[in-house]
Amino acid sequence: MVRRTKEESQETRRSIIAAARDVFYRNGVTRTTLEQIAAAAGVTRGAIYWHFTDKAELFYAMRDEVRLPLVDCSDFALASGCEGTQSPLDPLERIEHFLEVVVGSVAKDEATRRTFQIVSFKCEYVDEFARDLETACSMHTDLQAKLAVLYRDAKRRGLLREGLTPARSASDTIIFLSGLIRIWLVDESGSLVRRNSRRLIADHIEGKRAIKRSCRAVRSVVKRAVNPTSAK
Amino acid sequence: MVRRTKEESQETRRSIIAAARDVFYRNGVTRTTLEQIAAAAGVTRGAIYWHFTDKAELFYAMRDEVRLPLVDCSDFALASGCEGTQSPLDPLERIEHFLEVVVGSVAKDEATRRTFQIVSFKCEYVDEFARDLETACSMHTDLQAKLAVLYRDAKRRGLLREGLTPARSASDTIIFLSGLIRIWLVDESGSLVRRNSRRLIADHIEGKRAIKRSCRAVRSVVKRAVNPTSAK
DNA sequence: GATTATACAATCATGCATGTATGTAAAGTA
DNA sequence: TACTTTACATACATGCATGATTGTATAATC
Repeated sequence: MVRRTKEESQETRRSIIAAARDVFYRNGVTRTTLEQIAAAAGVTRGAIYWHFTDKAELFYAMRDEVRLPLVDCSDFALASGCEGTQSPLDPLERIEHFLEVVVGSVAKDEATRRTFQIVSFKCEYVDEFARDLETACSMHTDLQAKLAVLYRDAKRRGLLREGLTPARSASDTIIFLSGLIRIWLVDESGSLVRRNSRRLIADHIEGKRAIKRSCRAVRSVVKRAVNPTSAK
Repeated sequence: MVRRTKEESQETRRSIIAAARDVFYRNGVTRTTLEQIAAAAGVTRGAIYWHFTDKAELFYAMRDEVRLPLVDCSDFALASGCEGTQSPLDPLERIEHFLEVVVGSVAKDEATRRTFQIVSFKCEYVDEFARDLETACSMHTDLQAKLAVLYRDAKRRGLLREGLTPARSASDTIIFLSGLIRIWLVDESGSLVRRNSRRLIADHIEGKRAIKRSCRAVRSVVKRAVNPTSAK
């Protein structure tokens, strides 16, 4: 019952990670013992120490298992348009799509959701983990820059509402995403945001858009009543 | 060096709480030992066990020392207008003022800021602490209801932008506040939001407002070119 | 002024998580 | 077939946080 083949060994490794995610979620990262993870995975602590040097490395492996694919797919969503659609999206629609992709991945995949709940509410960012807060902050800065590019493009096209700057709009979207995911995760009942996340995202983007329907209606009135040039 | 007067005893208690806040921030709640807190407060563990039954009670005392005053003052800001001002604020201005009060209290008071950083990034919500997430969620629901009342009032007065519902606007503001504080806390450099929090708050509220300047300009054109009724 | 309750300090016993060291059976290799 | 390496399991030593107990000097009370 020892010396599995390499494939079986990798399966053991994955089962350890899955067990770690479960126990981390229930007991918190600090309070979980490797013994508990081993028991949940059906192995002994020796197996864990074989695959990972310590609990921190196991934690990072568990987190990156869902984070790396997510940043890839969200970056893709931000850079390109909607995958299945041939019609190119305008910058604001791209941001909206990006937000939906991120929230959707948390909503659909349980491992992703659990991992987010762990890193949000079941983890203490001290000592070596304190660096993670800094990297999270620099990731925010990076994302802010990428969003600002899109908002700047939107402004050039006249899509951005008057009075908004691309930089502040990008910060606001980061704030929105951060808050949305946080409330989404904490609100198990779903009454606050889970059921309306699409509408909330749409509202957020709509609030950035220059021309509202009410204005559009007014404009059409202007167009018809006055002349085409005054409407522009 | 023992048996201080009651006042001195209360001062010892406060110094223990202050020391706990420092050490909780540095080491995280789980990893801090009562010995460390005692050393930081200049007492022994016996003193801590005298004032608090265990670490959990000390933690709650530390948290409530800043949270209870904050919810009081934010509730007041939400219910009434600006304190020093006699001019009544409209519903959206009240919400804006409320957001500024909350963010301002975190920005100004170091104890408040540290406490928020602890409960956000240096605490694991498991076991008995798991209830705190539920209470935080119900506090969100309460706040959402209060904000919805104000947004509903705004809608009655025609201040709310077309296409927005009071309920979703309230959820959006909670999302905004949650995200703003989170980013504010994590971004020590302040480049992302700390320097622009007032503008970001103003933008958030402005995005809820029915009449933009651009629309107003169009409306004035309509008023002058067509007739007063078509502008309404 | 004697007694009692208070506000801690100091010591001790227990349990438990960690890391490491060793054992071992199967798979790979020659 | 001999041996080596892999992939774990088992056992052990260490440290350390907790909680309880005991000690004690002072304030409060009478």
